[in-house]
Amino acid sequence: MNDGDEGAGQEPRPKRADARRNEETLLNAAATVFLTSGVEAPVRDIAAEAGVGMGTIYRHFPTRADLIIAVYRHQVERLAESGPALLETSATPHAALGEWIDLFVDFLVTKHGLAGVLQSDNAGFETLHAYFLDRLVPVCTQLLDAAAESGEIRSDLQAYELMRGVGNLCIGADSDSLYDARRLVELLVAGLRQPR
Amino acid sequence: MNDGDEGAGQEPRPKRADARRNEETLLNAAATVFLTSGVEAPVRDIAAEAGVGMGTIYRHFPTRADLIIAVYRHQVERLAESGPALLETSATPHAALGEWIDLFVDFLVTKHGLAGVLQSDNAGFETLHAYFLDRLVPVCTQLLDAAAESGEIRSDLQAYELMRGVGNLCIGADSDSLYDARRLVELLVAGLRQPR
DNA sequence: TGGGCAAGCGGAGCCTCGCTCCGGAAACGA
DNA sequence: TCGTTTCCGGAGCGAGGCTCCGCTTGCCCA
Repeated sequence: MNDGDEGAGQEPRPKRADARRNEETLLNAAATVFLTSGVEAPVRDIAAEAGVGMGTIYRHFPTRADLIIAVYRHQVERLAESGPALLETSATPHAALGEWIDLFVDFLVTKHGLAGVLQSDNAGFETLHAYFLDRLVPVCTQLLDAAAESGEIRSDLQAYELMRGVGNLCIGADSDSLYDARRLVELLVAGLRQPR
Repeated sequence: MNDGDEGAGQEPRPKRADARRNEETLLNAAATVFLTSGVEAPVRDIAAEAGVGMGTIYRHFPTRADLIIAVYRHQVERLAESGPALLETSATPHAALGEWIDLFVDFLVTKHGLAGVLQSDNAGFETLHAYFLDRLVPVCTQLLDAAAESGEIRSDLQAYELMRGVGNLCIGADSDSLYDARRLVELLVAGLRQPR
């Protein structure tokens, strides 16, 4: 509720034009740099790519987490919205859960290093962690509950744990390499099935 | 074979007394610091704890990976040896696999941050990665093969992938928190069962 | 249109951390 | 005791995160 994107309470101030322009520029630059150098790229690089000073980055996005959130917000929102939709269109709730998790894995795997940073216990990423949790755990809970109710899976696992497990499995899975995170996640989800 | 611990080929030189003493001191200091600050603790801290200069650390252990390996070598060896033993004493190969993986998880979870560093793609940790792989993957393969032969589990998963998955699941699981890596690993192993 | 001023900008600079390098100290053999 | 060789310590460099403050610029009002 209150996803105040630009109007929190009473309009504080209209924000200057150059500031808005810079924010836009920064978002694009960050997206570019994240793509090539990963989400842990040096702040200086992002500033350089955007052609602004570092102060500007820190003013708009006090922590790296804020920047990452801003860059990927759209995709996360779409992921969150797809949960209920899948529940409608899929054959069974368990299938819906599986497909949704697939989308989640796709998202993480294509964002170089995001999974790692998400689980990192380094200070400064709690915001990021919290955002993902706030946005996605409820969706996952809904899918999980539906599947549990239909008796397809065991019901003793929290959505938080499942998502964190999936996130962990995606660490270091950059579409190359001998490590296929999707396989492992499949196994994990398979392990959820009721052992009837 | 040739686990040359101190005699590689022809004895090169007897090594000075103070050097040996320092190595011992460093190992203890590192163990202590790893325990309190995790395996990514600043090198300076370890040097301080040991009461030596940083040069001394780097001379004995050129990379952090070397130091970590030295500190945990004993435990890893014991883990490796326990594989065949479990195969003897356990009810079924799949049970043996499960128990061995439990030991692996215990090891990772009690070493603050080790799992994270193991999967990290930062340069400098390949040695560590390689050591764990060399030492443990064959053991895991043996257990996996035995379980596959007995028809208990699917046979399309490499030991490497399994271990990496387990390692990933252990990231950030520091015995506290709402995240119980053991549970997730159990699920993963359960997912391995033949879906007959 | 022009003047005043807060919002905004940029990057020098400080801090931490990894790692190197070399002058000096200490051990060992004769 | 002395020479040689090994070993030690920490100053110092580069990289990266983050801050701070003097300068610039958009905006509003007369």
